Amino acid sequence: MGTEAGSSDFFELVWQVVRLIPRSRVTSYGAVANYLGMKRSARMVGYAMNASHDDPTIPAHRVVNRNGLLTGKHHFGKPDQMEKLLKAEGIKVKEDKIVNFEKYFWDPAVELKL
DNA sequence: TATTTGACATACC
DNA sequence: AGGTATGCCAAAT
Repeated sequence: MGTEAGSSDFFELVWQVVRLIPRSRVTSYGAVANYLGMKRSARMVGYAMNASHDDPTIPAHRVVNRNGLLTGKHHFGKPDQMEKLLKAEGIKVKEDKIVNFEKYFWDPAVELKL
């Protein structure tokens, strides 16, 4: 096998959780980080998302910041792409922010509670 | 090996 | 209400 580092386990771990996000649901970077036991590494979750381009099966549009704000929309092909995807799932977005965020919020630490 | 970066979060002004 | 500052921690350079 090549010496390629492949994807660090950390990224894959984040991706796995994000992949488990049900449709019409959203979560926050901190929630995922918290579930992984790295509550202080919320930034790393976003970082992992940036690398998610290697895996299109990751619904990165379902991951937003704690305010339900589409902070990462600029990282999609088009800034409107993220909003579009969320709206396609029945999630309303107002001013780049998810409406009723708490209602759509999906916390892995609760839903996947071990 | 050291420095910079960053799709966050929290605190402060 | 909105901008600035700091902490956090791993990846990228």
